[in-house]
Amino acid sequence: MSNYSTSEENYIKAIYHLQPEGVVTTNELAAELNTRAASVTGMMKKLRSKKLVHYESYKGFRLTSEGRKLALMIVRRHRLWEFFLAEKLKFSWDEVHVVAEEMEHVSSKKLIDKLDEFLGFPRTDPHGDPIPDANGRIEVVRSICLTELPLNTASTVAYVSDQSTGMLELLGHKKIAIGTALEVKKKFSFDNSMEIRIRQQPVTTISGELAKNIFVKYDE
Amino acid sequence: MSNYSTSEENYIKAIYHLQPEGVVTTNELAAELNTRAASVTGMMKKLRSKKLVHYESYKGFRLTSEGRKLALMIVRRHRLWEFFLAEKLKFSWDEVHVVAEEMEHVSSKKLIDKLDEFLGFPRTDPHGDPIPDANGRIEVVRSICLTELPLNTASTVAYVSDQSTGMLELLGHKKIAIGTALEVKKKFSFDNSMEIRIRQQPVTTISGELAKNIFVKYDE
DNA sequence: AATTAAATTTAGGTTTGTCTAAAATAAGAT
DNA sequence: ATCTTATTTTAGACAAACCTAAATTTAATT
Ligand SMILES: [Mn+2]
Ligand SMILES: [Mn+2]
Ligand SMILES: [Mn+2]
Ligand SMILES: [Mn+2]
Repeated sequence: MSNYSTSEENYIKAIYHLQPEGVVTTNELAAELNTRAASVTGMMKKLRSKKLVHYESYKGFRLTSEGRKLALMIVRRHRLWEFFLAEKLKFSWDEVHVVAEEMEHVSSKKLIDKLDEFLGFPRTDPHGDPIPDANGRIEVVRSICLTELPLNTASTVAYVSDQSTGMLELLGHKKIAIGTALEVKKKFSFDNSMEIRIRQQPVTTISGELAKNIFVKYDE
Repeated sequence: MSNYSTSEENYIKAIYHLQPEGVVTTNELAAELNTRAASVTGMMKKLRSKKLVHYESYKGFRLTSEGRKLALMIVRRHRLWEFFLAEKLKFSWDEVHVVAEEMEHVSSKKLIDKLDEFLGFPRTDPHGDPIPDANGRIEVVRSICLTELPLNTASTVAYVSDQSTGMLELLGHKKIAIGTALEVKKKFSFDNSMEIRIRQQPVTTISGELAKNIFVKYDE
């Protein structure tokens, strides 16, 4: 039944990331994967024959439910390994992705389910992205941008959209991570900078640029 | 410098297992890898050009010191993952190999060294085979066959040469595993069966066939 | 409706790793 | 020394994934 090549899996995952349900175009996918449009067309024919995508010439493609299921399994593997690397092996935030990119293709279902159990069934990866469960169910993370958060409202950092090294460094310095509880005390419209309070600590100022990339959810 | 394909790595590891230092022939390697002699010849030319093997037509091949170093790194990865699977994810003895066969090709050096640390620098894998350290140094396991062990001599199971499922089942039933302390109480020359005592338990009988596959080292 | 530009597909190659069948070589037996 | 056989290498093909360049289709503009 199943058993797909690394390449096929990378294509399926990329389609999922661009559009879990909707239509993706050849050039979009080529850009995402750092490959050429011609290569994408070839692969789409193959994935169509394997019933993983719907595809008609010149009309783009979207995942079949089969394809989406596979994508979710790959995402699951990727994020569980990221969690393992960060939590157990003490890799830093920006290092986990590259390694997980390779590990996600080790295909043993039992391996992944046992890993999940070993890790204590984590809900999100180190970047705050939700981890699909063994059946491919994935939580919809209801998060809003820090710039939208009302003043003096208890919230928790859920997700960071820019996952570059520079971002990591800055967040580390400001002591902000996934799960950090904070509230916004003051906003300055001039430059969109804001003052925030992290737990009981004295307020700090962060730039509008930074705030734009931080997503939080309301505390229950 | 380094970065070898899965196929190249599997060839290098197979050569190492057949002959860490000595000469390996084309057909031997083809048999080991379930491939054809012609494919082996092709790969040997490639590995020669990468200075991983010494190779002259019709004369077989052996690993260069570079090749041996690579082999040891692959063996290191393989056995550390086997240990991880058995120890942390509770895989049984006979399941770990197939999965590790895939995981051994994830190439991050940092990953492996951190994994080693996380696991507490284990000396041997679940089958009793020694794990090379980060510099490729590997312990020479000084073990003798259980059939050679003198009577009433304290010893510890170090290694099992047959690693099949049937063997695992039998060993499980007899409560024998790597690290089990035992001594031989009586040998019967008629069928080479023997009575052994595991720690304080009552003696059990094992067949000559089984004893032949168990290797022990003297307790210090 | 005709022209042009952008997106996509097709055509034709390359690389890696595999295979089968044929040719070449080495080594043992007469 | 020649024959025979087993081993190894070469030759030629194939599949998977990729590439570039050319052709085609779609969509937007005059
Ligand atoms: Mn990947
Ligand atoms: Mn992630
Ligand atoms: Mn392998
Ligand atoms: Mn082993």
